[in-house]
Amino acid sequence: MKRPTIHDVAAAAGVSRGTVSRLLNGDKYVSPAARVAIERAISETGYVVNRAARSLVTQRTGSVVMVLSEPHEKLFEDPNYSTMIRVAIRMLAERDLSLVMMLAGDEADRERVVRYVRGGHADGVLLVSTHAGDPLLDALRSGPPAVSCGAVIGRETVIPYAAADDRLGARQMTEYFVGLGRRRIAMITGPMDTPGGIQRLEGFADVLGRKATKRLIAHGDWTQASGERAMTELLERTPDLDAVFVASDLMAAGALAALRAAGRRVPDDVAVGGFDDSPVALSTHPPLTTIRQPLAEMAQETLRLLLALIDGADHVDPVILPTELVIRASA
Amino acid sequence: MKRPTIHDVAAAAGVSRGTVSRLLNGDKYVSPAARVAIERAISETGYVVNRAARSLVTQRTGSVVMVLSEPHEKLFEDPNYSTMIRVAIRMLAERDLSLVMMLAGDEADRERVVRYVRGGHADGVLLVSTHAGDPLLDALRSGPPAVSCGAVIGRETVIPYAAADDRLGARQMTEYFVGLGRRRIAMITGPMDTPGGIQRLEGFADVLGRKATKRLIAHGDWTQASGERAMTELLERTPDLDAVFVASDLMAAGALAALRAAGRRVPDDVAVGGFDDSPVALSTHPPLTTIRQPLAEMAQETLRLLLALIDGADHVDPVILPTELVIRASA
DNA sequence: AAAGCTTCTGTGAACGTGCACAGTAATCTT
DNA sequence: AAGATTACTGTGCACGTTCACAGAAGCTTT
Repeated sequence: MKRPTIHDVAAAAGVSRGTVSRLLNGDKYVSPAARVAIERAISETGYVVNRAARSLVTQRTGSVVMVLSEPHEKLFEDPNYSTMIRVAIRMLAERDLSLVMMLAGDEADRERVVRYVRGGHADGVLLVSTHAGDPLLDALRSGPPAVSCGAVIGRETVIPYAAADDRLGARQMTEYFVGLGRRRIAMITGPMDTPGGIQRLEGFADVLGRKATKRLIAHGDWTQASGERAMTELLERTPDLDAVFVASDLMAAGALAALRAAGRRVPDDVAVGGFDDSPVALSTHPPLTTIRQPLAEMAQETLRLLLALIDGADHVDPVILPTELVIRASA
Repeated sequence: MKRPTIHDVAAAAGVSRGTVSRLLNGDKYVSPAARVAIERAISETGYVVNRAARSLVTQRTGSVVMVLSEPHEKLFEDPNYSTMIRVAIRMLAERDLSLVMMLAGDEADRERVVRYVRGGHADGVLLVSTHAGDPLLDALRSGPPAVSCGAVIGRETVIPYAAADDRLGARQMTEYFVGLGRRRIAMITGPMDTPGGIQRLEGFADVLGRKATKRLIAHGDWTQASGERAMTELLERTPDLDAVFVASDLMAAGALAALRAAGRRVPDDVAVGGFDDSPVALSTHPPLTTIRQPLAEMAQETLRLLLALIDGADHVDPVILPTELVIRASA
């Protein structure tokens, strides 16, 4: 049994294709009589427009592609993705756009994404956790509009984005430690080729100035294991530290394990602060004091930017959203 | 500047559209000379096939839709989704299929999904965490093939699926408790309208038989908060329990908090076992003894089933994969 | 009464592809 | 040598939609 076409609807309603098409596309010139006849015909026949046929003539696809740039192994360790996906689906659905997911973990993936996008298969591109200098950025320069959730600045390409104010968040946590009277405050950063890695360290340094010496800083790669490693390293290097700001909750969970292994009490001996306010912050012991990123708003703003560009805006400004200190038991 | 079409490629290679089309679609009748000429023309022009045009004639869309049936709030609390999404993207990409994401949290969403699928916009449907009796199941009966990750049995509709052997997993944990010499073993189940909720309780009862009394069983809804609540309830009801099997790690994390609040030591006073082996199992204190589900294989098998059906198989058998006991510090 | 709007409708072409079919040349079989 | 098979190529049509255009009918203005 064939699917009904616009012809069938037109025949059932006693009008022509054109009129049905006008109704479907919100054109104003449709008489009330035709309108009700067509609407009845649509529901009777169970007609659904054929997107392929529409695409062919409109040169639009009705879909947006979300590109996840994380290497495969650690994909989705981060709960940000979940929020992003959920918000994207919702906001796109309102505009009758669908969300296509692609990976860009290795070179072959990236090539596939470029082919897909340049092939005109998407009306917009949603970048997530793209690293600075990712070759994808240049490749995507021409083509449909692209935005990023989280800051991203390529070589020459600047992509509009919505992000949390990482630097502010780091300042908030560091100032909180200072206010608690902690004297030797260390930090575990993220990778220094990510905005979060760089800017959270900047905020830390903003507050501590010259006191933020190299001995107090260790680097991780966002994973729990790397947090544990970095904490062990810091304890060896600076045994008398009394606070540590960890650039992500997951790494902070690792740091807590290392502190426990070393026999330090948290927060009595060492205050620990995380970043993200991810679910894991609640299941550590003690629960983590952390910096909340407005994940949902970041996702919403990112989509707002993209939709504006799709609608033809020729320029949009990046959006930077404030973070918030969440005090729990670890500091 | 217009995108090159198959005409342009044909002209550049000095052959006809038909020959280019044959090469593109893997038809064997293409001469070596034509082959190289066309391949060069393709890379020179940067040609990418127009999927909309192809869809129009083949009646295939080149995409598979993944339907997430979780209510919005708690969407993605569960790390299963991440694995599923990642595996799906990978395996579909190999076949040049793309992954479209949709939500089916409320009635409006569900209607949208049905319209989308019945409208012929997907070659296959990937159901995730669909509840028994979901109206979506009946609506999807006709149309492209659908499979589920995790068991799902509707009223009349039976959908092929790949799932972990929940019942076996529950038996493994319960037997482990018995082997440890625990005498009063309680359980916190998941919602009783989900396969995981039902089957994990069945496995528990398989081992304990008549000893699995109502007093030893409490129900949660997979959330951490519900685990805490259920544990508190159990402690009031049966203060002398010495072990508890919790049907998910996240709920187990909640249970641990309740036990700590009640002053019980884990595992000395009460042994705790989780289910899932999710990341949270590592960040609890003590780390959780749990049941590992072969998430990646489940996802792979689910996709294998779907691809087989898309390729025309008229029947596939469900796949049930064994679970594994992972011993850590909580029991 | 003619001309000009406004509101609405139908029609033909075009979008880019795959497929059935017809056709050609070369090779193999009898 | 004639026919049959194999290997390859080109052409016309169909897929279902939107859009530009032409035109009809009713109303208002000149």
